[in-house]
Amino acid sequence: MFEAFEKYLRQWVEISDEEMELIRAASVERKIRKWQSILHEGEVWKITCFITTGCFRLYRFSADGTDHTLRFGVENWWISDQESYNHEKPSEYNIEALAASSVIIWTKEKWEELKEIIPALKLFNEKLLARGYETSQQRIYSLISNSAEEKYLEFQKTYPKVFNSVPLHMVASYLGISRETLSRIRKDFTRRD
Amino acid sequence: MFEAFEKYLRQWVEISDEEMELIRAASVERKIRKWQSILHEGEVWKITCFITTGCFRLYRFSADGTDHTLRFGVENWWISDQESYNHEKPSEYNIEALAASSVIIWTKEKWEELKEIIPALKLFNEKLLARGYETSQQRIYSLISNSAEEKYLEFQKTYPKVFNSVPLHMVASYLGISRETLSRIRKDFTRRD
DNA sequence: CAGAAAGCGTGACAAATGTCAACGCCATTT
DNA sequence: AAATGGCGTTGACATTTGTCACGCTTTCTG
Repeated sequence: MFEAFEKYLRQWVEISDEEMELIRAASVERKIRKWQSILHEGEVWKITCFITTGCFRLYRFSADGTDHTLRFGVENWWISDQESYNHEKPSEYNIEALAASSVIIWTKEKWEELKEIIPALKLFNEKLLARGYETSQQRIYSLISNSAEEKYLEFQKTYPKVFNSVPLHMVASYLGISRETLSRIRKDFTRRD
Repeated sequence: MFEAFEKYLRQWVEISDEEMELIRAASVERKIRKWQSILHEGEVWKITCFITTGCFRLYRFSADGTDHTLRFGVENWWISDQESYNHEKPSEYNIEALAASSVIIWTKEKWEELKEIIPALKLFNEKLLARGYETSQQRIYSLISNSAEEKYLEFQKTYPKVFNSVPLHMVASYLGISRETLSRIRKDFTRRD
């Protein structure tokens, strides 16, 4: 399981075998059952978590009790609540597994230490954050400029893997539209093929 | 003008006088006229830019020719296209001054060099990016979960300074609603006071 | 295996929001 | 002072999207 992570990480930065061994030694592998939550609203997110298999979502409840999906995570992605992690404050979000999953985990303490010891890992972390920021920008642009149908098509095209592995009503909550609207858009679209 | 920046930066990290002098020596102060563009679609964003006075917006045209405001920048904020800066690729955005403004500018080359020389500046830059990411998350949540009226109220409350210094139709394009809808929401709201 | 729950689709209707056109106000220009 | 153009407002109407209700199918779960 760690091998997949090694391969992933080395696509981003150069890491020596010794360094990789340090990273491995500090990690813990864990299986997560379907529907299991790994972050509950009110808790502080104190780990760094890499998904080797399976699927997660980060979501939040609004005042009226409906839930809104901020982000999905699938194979070879990371899942976290950065705000809670950075400021060590209670999270307003929840993270749950949408399928039986495997993750690699580092405690915040160890991960921060590894970043100090291994410059390449720090660099990687910076690249990851930068990419996350860019992705957010693109999503914001999509949300303010696209119709429901356009958002649907773009999501399907940009994240086909995610699209095919999560329930439709969660995609709807990710796009900020109702599940019925999404269902109808999809019908129109498949009929046109 | 640089004094204001000094004060701002020292609220975030500790910088010695010598270090600050290095930062100052590498900087250029510039006045920007109202409506002047400092980034045009297709150009690469190669500077780091701090706003001392005035107001800017980052926007983009969609296929139908309408423009969408990604972000505003006012006093003591930064304005940039991170994606273009990071990857040195042609920007899809424009940045224009909404009022006569003053900025402090560093070339990418010098800014990157300063970050290497001054650890505190690198740390500051990381904090800034982290905060930007968190802000994006919150905006995404707002966009997928709030009605037009809620988005309006939240924006007004969170960024009163911005709200009061930019044209209404740009606020509308920032919130992803039409200017007419924004105008009506505002009317309803002021009548209730 | 049976019952329950979740997921998805769909019709009818309601509500929110967008579009188009016209108008007035105000700042700036001529 | 008149003309202009940008900005915001407003009415009428169209379109999009949401809500509610229901039913069918699949997937859990005891």
